[in-house]
Amino acid sequence: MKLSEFELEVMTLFWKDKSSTAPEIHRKISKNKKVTYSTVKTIIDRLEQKSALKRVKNFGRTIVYSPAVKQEELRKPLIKKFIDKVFSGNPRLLINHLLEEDQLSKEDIEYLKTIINKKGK
Amino acid sequence: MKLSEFELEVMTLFWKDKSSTAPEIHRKISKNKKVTYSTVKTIIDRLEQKSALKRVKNFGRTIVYSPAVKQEELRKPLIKKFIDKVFSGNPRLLINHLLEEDQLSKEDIEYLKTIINKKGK
DNA sequence: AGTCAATCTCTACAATTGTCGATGTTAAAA
DNA sequence: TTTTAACATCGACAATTGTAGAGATTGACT
Repeated sequence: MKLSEFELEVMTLFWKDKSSTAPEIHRKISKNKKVTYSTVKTIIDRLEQKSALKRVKNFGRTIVYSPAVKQEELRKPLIKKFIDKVFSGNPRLLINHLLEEDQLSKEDIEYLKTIINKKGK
Repeated sequence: MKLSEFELEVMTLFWKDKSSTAPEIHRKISKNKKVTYSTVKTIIDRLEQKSALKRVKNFGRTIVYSPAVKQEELRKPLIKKFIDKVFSGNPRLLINHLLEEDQLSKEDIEYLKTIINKKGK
């Protein structure tokens, strides 16, 4: 399954909330950028067509959708593709970048230390 | 600067080799997937238009191109966008994924241990 | 010098993507 | 029960993207 940028953004919201409605998603997205309800609904329609979302019930005439695919399902290939494209296929470069470019907070680094040590033995 | 999937793939090859020609890039890409020379050249033309590549000289009538932007310039925003879209903005999840899903080799993990410890203190 | 194979240039086109308006429909408010 | 505000449906459109063929040009070989 191939999702566009915007489609993925919308799916992320659905994954977070388990299920939601078009108006609700529109409200959330509107906080960051200005798009009309129509635009958001179109994306949701396309996600339904791609079988990434399914209708689960209605509140009145408002449709409630849920993810029909798991976030994890899509992640793995996306990570690989990302590393291939942006880091020439070398995950080490990604890690380096995360550590060097202050993308990680102190807590993230502590966390990383913990799991890396558990992992290593 | 916004590059498409394919454009980024081509740029990656140019970054790796510092400079190259359309036929050469075509040969390399052909190893993985079947695309015509025309297609590859079109992508290169578009990269030139976007000022991501520049012509540096000619071998006979074959044009030699070089990157006009640095890979690092494009990475940072891409990483952020990637984490936002695929990991709901939480870099920890990415790290987790890298460690859990066997995306990293033993050596990668050793390497990571080294730098993480240097980093922490 | 003439031919040819490689390369460039130009043009095209379908699919995807982001974007939205117009129009239908109905739950809920008056 | 009539009105109306929310939602849904449908269709549209321009920009981007992946894809490639046609035709021009030229370096290299005979």
